[in-house]
Formats: sequence, C-alpha cells, structure tokens
Amino acid sequence: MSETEINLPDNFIHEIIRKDLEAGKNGGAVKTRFPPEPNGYLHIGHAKSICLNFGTAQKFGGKFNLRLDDTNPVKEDTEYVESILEDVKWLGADWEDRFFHASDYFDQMYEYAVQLIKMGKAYVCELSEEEFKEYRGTLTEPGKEPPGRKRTIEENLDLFERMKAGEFPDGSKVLRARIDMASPNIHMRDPAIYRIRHADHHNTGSKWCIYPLYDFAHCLEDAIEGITHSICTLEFEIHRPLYDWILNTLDTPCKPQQIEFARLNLTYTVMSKRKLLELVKTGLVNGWDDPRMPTICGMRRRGIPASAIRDFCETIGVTKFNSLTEIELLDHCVRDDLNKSARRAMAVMNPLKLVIDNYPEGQVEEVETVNNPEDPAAGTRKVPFSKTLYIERDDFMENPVKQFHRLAVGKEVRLRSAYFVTCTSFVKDENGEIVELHATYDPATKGGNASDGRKVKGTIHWVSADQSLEAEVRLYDKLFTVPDLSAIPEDADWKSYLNPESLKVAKCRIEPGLAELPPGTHVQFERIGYFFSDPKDHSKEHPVFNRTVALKDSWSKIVKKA
RNA sequence: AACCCUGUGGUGUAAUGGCAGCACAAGUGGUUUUGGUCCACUUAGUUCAGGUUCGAGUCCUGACAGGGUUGCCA
Repeated sequence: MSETEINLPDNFIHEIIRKDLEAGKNGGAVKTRFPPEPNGYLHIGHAKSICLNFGTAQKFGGKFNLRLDDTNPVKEDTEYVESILEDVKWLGADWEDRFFHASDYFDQMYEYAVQLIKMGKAYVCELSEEEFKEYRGTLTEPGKEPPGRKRTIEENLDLFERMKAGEFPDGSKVLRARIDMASPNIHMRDPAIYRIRHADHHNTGSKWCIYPLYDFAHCLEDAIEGITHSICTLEFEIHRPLYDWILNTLDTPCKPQQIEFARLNLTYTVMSKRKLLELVKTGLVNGWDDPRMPTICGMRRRGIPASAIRDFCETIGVTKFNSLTEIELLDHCVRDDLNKSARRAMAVMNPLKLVIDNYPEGQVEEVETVNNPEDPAAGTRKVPFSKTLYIERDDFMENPVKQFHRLAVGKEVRLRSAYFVTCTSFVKDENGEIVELHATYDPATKGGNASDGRKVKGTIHWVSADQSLEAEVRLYDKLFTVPDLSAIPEDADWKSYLNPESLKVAKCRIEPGLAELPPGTHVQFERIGYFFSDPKDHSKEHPVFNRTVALKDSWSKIVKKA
C-alpha cells in the first residue's frame, strides 16, 4: 500500500476495485477513462468524473484514457474538442499518449455488428420511428415482435451491408440487437444499435453513413481499450444489462465492468449542458467562460485554481445517493487554497479621501509590507504612502456602533503596515454626504507598531491618492437566486430565477504594483476577497480584476444581529 | 403506473455485525498588523415498522420518501 493510498479515503468504487484486485481479476490491472461527448463545454460535474477516473487509476497504479465519445455526427463538433483537451489537462488529469476517439473504432464496431447478425443476434428493422415505439410496448406492457425479427441471417447481412453503402435514406432502417421484446427493462427490448445518418463526421468525414448508438458503442470502446472499470453516472444504471449482454454475446478482448455513481449537483447553479448552452446562446452570460458559469473554463477565468477543484472533488466523495452539494463547500476549498498561495495587496472598493493634516505636504514614502503572512517565502514589497489617501467608505462611521473597531472622530486605527492615525474631523458636501476625512498620524508608529506599546483594535487598508491607480473590478455572485433549481415549479421558466446581481462591474483604486501583474494572477485584496487579473482583458493600462470569492465576513453577521 | 437504484446532523460524507466519526454551514470564546487565517468549544443525525442476533446505521421483510428509465441522444 503506497503512502498516498493511506491518505486518500476509499469510496465504494475503490472498494469494488480493491476486491477485484484481491480476486485477481483483470490480471491486477486498473484502467479507467473519461469519455466526454464533444457537444459542449466541460463543467464542474465533469470535473468530479475526471478526478474520480484519473484519481482511481493513480491510486491503484493504473492507466487513465481520454476518449471522445463521438458516435453522433449531427450533434458533435470540433469546436468543443479543443476546450475539452485544455480543460482536462488544466485539471491535471494526465492521459499521457492515450487520447482516443470512439470514431477510431467504427471499423471494428461494424465488424462486431456483423458478428451479431451472423449469430442471429441482430437484425435489420424497417419500422418507422412511430411504429418502432408502438412495437416496443410501454413500461407496463411488453413489446411485440417487429416484422423484421424473422428475417434470415443472409438477408440481414445484405441489408446491413446496403445500409452501410448508403442505399437507404436516414431513418428508414436500423440494426437492432435481438434480445427480448418482453423484457421489463425497455432497453433490452431489441434496442437499435446502428442508425443511418447521411452526415459528415468531425473525425471520419464522409466515410460512414451509418453510426453506432451509445449502448452498442460504449461497451465496445471500453473493451477495445482494455478498460477494467467503466465509471459512469446513475442514469446509465438501467443500461448495464445491455452493456453486459453485448460484451458477453460478443468475443471481445476484455469484459469491462460498468459502475455508476451520482452526478454532482450544486446549489445556486445549473449543470445541464442544454441549459448552459441556452445561457450562452441567449447572451444571458458572456460566453462559455463567463466566470459565473460552472464550466471549467468559466471557473478558471474566475480565478478558481485547479487544485481547489481537485480538493473539492475529493471532499464531496462518491456515492449513489442523489445529493445537492452546497456551493459554500466549493467556496471554502477555494479560500483554503488561495489563502496559502495568493499574494496580498491593497485595493479600495469605495474610496473616501483621508487627509493626514500633520503629514508633510508633497512627501511620498514607501512602506514595506508582507506579500503573504501565510507564506514568508512570498517576501515583501513597498507601497507608496502620502498625505492624502483613500480608505474604504465602510471603514468610517459618523456615529459608530459599540463594536465598531474602525475609524470615527476621536478614534485611532492602524493603517495597514503604515502608521496609527486618529480621525479629527470630516467634511460633508451640500447633500450631506461625507466626502473627506481629516486625521493626524503618529510618526512613532511607523510600520504599524506603537513604541509605547499601546494597541488599536482596528487595522484598515488604504491606498495613496496620487500614486494609486484606477482598476475595473468584476464582482461575481451566485448565478441563481434559488438554491435548488430542480425544485422550481414545473410551469416556471428557470431563467427567471437568474440572479440579476450575479455580476456587478465597478471601479476601484489599487496600489500601483497591481497593474504590473500579468493576466491570470491570483491576488487577495486584503479584507475584501480573492481576485484574479482577467486572462483576456487585464492590462497595465486597463487593469481588470475578477472577484473569485469574497473573504469570510464575520462583521456583516455582527451588523445583521444588531 | 411497471421495473431498477438510493435513504446517516441543515449540507456533503465515514462506519465493512461491536463506542455513530470527519468536513462544510451555523453558534460561542480566544489569538491576530486582514472583523481574513489559526485555535478551542457548542448545537445537531442513522426515514418508519417488524424480524434475525449477545449485539443492527450495517443483514432480512414490509411500508414510506427521493431519483432514474418509456430518443433511431449520450
């Protein structure tokens, strides 16, 4: 048992594998795969599957394949292939040289289908779609024998050959497995395994006009690749008898085992490809990589590290229970990761001018401050300090409540890494709004410590008015206003539950060094939250920061209680 | 409706017939040059009814609840 194995908790799938290994199944091999269909972008739910499949292979010293499940040319597109590769790689799942396409196996699948026909276990059926349904029966009534079921092997071979040759129009015929029209499991009632589609395929071009269906194709893909444990989501559970039937009927290189787990559901978001596509298509979000999206690329652009996603996937576990995970757990994993890794900086969201009356006019000094108190190796930096600063509007109260530890007339606070200042007065404009604060500083508190040992309760952040720069911040919040989208009324439009405040664009004042950060850099704005210089839009001339997640805020709870 | 799967604190999970534990969330207190982090503590759980057993969250039966299946999608 390796050291990593001890550290990672087992889930029920690992238990199955462990037993298989002990029983000597598969010659001690463990091989998994992630088989996305290239018809959409990957999301956090896929990340769960990727982490599970890759993590399982790693845990047992096995192999992990990446395979595009591209058996339906009319739904799939190369547009998605690139993003899938990028996202899986970014998440850290390494398929080495094992990147495959289901369509790479079309020749073999065709041969397997011919085999089935020769065994009398498959036949060509020319029922229309409507008739097909009629013959299939219902959940409560058995199906009845389709006319084509009695056809001879020779006829079936000939017909299937001609289907392949393009002699028949789309939908006029299918190849069906001959199993049991009376099975209580509808998927076993002679399922279609090949359909005619005169469509170009993104990988095989115009070579084929017949394409295998999922149930026939997937188990064969697994078998061809030598997959030992084929992990999929719960909705395929009822397909498992068919998966096994095909592998047991045909002489395949191996007999992979399908194991189902519950897909991830997260509060305040949607995971369905259809809905995500609709959000993109209708412009309700700004593309697949909109940081509000639960897509991998959206989360990446928001500033969520791959390591945090991996940690999250490890934390939620793997079961067959249909659960709804709170988004707060993801937030926790993100904060936990970024707390250790993100350098700190000061930025003022709602600037209020603070003039230090006893500070020399025109003087600018540089104060030294730590880049990350959690990581001494991150070093220190210099931040310009001067007579006129900006502080956070919320850090001053005209009539301070009892527990308020920040600025008010007569109160002393520490300006982070700089000096103690005491507020002396404030200025209001004609509307009664506070526009300026006046204070005095104590030169003996440079760096933020009093030589006489006196303490202050509050420490606030600041930027120098003249030296600070303007930046754009994009403040992201929950995509939806309700936690459980599956619980909304049937007749309601799910889009009407979108959170109108899921994105707020604002201006802020940043310490000058922040503009120099390259795009795609994590940073904590102290006392505010974790931000990420936007990979596409951030530049030195026009700094743009995405709020990844806000810092935990216990002050707001105190306020709420009072 | 028929068949299949699943039910452990508010949420996500652990227990492999033997003291129901962990994390998140919530709350209280402490530390702190971020009302962040960190530390300590508190609240709170085996869906129900039978059965097997010295002993059941775990095994059996039934009920109840939730989910899936009824595409020539995956």
